[in-house]
Amino acid sequence: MTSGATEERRIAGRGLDRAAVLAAALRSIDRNGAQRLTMRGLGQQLGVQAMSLYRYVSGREDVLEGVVASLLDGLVDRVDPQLSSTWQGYLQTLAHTIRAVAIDHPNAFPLVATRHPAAPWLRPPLRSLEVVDHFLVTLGRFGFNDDQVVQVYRSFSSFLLGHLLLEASLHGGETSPVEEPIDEGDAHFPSSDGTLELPPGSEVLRLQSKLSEDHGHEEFEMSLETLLDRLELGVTQ
Amino acid sequence: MTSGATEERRIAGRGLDRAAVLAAALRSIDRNGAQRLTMRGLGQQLGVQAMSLYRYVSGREDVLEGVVASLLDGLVDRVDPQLSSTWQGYLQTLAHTIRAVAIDHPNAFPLVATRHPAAPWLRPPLRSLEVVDHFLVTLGRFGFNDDQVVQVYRSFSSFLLGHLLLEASLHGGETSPVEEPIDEGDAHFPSSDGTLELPPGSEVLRLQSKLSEDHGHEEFEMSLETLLDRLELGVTQ
DNA sequence: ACCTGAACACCGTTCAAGT
DNA sequence: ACCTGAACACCGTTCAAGT
Repeated sequence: MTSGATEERRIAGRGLDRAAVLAAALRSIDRNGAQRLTMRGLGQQLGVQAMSLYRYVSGREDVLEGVVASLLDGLVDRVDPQLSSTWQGYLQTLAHTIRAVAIDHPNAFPLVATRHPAAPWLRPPLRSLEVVDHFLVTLGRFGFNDDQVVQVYRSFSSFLLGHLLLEASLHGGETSPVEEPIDEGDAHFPSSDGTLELPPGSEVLRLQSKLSEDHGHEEFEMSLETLLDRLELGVTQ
Repeated sequence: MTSGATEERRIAGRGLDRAAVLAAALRSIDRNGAQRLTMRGLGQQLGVQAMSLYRYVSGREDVLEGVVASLLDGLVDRVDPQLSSTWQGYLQTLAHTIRAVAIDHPNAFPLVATRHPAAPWLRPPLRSLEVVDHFLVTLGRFGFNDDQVVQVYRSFSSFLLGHLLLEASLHGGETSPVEEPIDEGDAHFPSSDGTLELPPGSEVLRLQSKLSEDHGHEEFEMSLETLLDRLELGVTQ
């Protein structure tokens, strides 16, 4: 071990920087959800007092925004270049890449999906200038004109948002505190084990098991195919 | 004024009850967003101390869940019975009824869309036993079999979630505090007036005005038509 | 340069006490 | 029955002070 290396480590202190703070925040959100992320807890997780974090982030809001950015960062480098030789293939690999984020971070994805977009042209879940620009440029190269590019961008983002947020909210939710609403006649009745008690004879009760099946993957693939088919018609007609 | 009426008013006290608390909470969320809803502020709005609210709600979480329920409450009575004579018409009027909720309460709709569903068969934004049951029963009456009903339910909810949350997040957002992230080279650059500064030459910059147009209504109508067409094919084939 | 102690102005929630 | 004062255990954030 050279004294240079030691020096380097000592200069770096605990090695704390913005990326490390955001990484720790993401881990915490993955475990407990964004609601339970506190600056004090985040500091503790990094072996430091909460106040130290303000050297790297401007506050809790900046942490959350930074986590969103870190999830989308470098996303365009993860799309499959092989598949990107057609616009259909590009949209497919891009969709799958973003879906991977939602599946890997179901508790963080709602942030990507619902935080107020910084600009109207940053439609969730494509909340990244880098991603949106790549999208627009790529479709333009495939021969879409401006109106078509924008139209595809709109349908594509709505499609992703609906499917991925739904999938994330079914997967996520972790150990949510079982809350008993105060009894008020017509409310639904969460029973003591946290599951909803269904009124006898209701259609939901009869179809309960079928409704509870998880077909996230097939649903996504089928709807993506349908979207591409529809776009294809819109382009060639 | 009879002494009976006075008595009645006095017995009712400030007329506080669960519905009044939830209504005040919704008004507050409409103005300031759910994040800024506090029990203390809610009490103040009702002329009462925060602790008094705990007589009607079990806590802040219960308030938020109650607001969601109140938004969806009685929704099935607001669908147009004329249009409900065909399943296509039913899905259309139901979709429009739910869209009205999203448009009227853009700051509250993210709650409907993203709070962890109480059960896997309560897919956001259809987070209400009443609505889902009505949906399943009605489609069954129109001749869909169990598998078809469930499939339609899945596509319909994904469609609504994607379009309405996107529309709500563009409309909502109110007076968000302008947050400056700490400078870190590769981040995007929010300029002093809160708008994002676009890199020169980027495709987003060139298409900025087209991307910023609001076509929420047409988009919704067109995608709804497309969905219905697709379902029609799935049913008759 | 990096971290912290102390402090400020808040939170949600409980509970015994008031009327 | 309905409301509250006081208290507890937290928050995010600032800033002067330490090393």
